[in-house]
Amino acid sequence: MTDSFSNEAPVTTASDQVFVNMRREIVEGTIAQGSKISEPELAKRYGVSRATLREALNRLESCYLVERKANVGCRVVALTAERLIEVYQVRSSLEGLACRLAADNMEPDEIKGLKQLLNQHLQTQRVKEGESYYQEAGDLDFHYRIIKGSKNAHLIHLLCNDLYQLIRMYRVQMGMVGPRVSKAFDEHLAIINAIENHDGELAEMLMKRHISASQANIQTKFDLYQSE
Amino acid sequence: MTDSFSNEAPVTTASDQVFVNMRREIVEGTIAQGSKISEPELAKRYGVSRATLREALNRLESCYLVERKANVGCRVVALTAERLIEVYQVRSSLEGLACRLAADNMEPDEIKGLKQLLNQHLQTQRVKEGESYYQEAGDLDFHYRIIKGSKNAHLIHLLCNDLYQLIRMYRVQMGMVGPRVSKAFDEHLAIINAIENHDGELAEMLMKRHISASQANIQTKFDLYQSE
DNA sequence: GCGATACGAATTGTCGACAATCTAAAAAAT
DNA sequence: ATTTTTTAGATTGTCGACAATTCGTATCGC
Repeated sequence: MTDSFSNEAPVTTASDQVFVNMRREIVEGTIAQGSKISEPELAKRYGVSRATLREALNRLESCYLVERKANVGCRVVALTAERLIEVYQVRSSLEGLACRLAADNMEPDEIKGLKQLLNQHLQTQRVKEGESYYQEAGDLDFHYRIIKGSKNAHLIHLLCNDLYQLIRMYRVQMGMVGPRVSKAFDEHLAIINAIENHDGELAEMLMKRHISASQANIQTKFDLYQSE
Repeated sequence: MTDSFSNEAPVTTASDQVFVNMRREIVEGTIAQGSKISEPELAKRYGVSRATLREALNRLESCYLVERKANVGCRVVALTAERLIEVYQVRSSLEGLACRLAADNMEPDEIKGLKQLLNQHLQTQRVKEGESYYQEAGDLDFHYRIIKGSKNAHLIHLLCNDLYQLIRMYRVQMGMVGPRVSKAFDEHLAIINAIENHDGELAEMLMKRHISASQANIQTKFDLYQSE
């Protein structure tokens, strides 16, 4: 999947490229969750020096994809049920806030664009039932636009740059593809309406509920995999 | 001020020391807000190589104390009124969540310790009216304990390791010393009672209100300095 | 046989130097 | 005089090598 929803500055430096590549591989599971990261090995694999790789590792740590211990090393984050709950508690709170702020701060044309996205989303869903690609990207885009609509730079950074990669990692590796689409569509619609009416309180509540439903959905898959 | 409220792993490596030192200097204003950071200069000043210093800079960026642009460099974060609002919106949301969780998850002895802290806080306040040191540290300790009481590791990290340094930076550099003590005391007491009664909803609301009051207080000072 | 200790290989932390990029002052052109 | 181009300086990004620490293994003692 191409990072069409890019928020970050264009990739220029070598450590940037390594960072973006490793991030994708971790999120998609190419680099296994919980696995230890060998600096010399990965440096060779990406064709850069260890200094460059370490720079990338630092950035990955900032967005919670790897954990580091002094004099011991790095490991990829482990996807546990406990952490899923913790992360979603935080996400629910922050994205609820973002949605409330968006109800006050989103421009009319931004709201209009959001509605168009949802329509487009609906049609795509009708045409290609099984196709999960667009669904995932579309859902992400929806959330991203609302978050940015909050106009709170700190909040945007926290959610889009840091937290969302970890959330994607759970969704991708739990195989969250294509389910819950019709239901999610209705929920998205209700949220847009609340934003359009500048009803921040309702928008926040709906978003929190929407995210809770998403969490419950992932949790189900999780328990499934766990009991195997 | 000694970091008695330490959450982080003990300082072992050289870049750790530089990180902790720079963090203190930035928070206290020894390194001016908004100022550009020269890597060669600071490396010499701390007696370490640039690689070590850059490691520390990365960590400082993670807790929002410096901002970095590729091929340009680092500058210390600038304390603007807009950012204050943004940060406090996030803080209010997250610490409200923490307080709600704490109402469910804090152990009886933790609650007991919190009450003792508050009593101690009250006495210290009576004895030394002008003394701001204990007040600041005490308030911090109060909030830290509740956050940890949430038992949500991700939330704890987000607040204690990342966000709080920036919040302290505003408080210290805006000269938030010793005001609002008696009022804050009552608010703290009400929060503890709600937690003790396991009333998460009320605890969250009270904490959010408490933080809003704190924000308004800082904002006042800010507008004062701004209009000079 | 079991535990503690000592050793060695491997990994991480740190350093100094070189290459790529940006910034700002000086020179050239209109 | 103003704008553009050039150029020199400084700063950041990257590299390979060395030092310090950790971890697994083997040896020693009981």
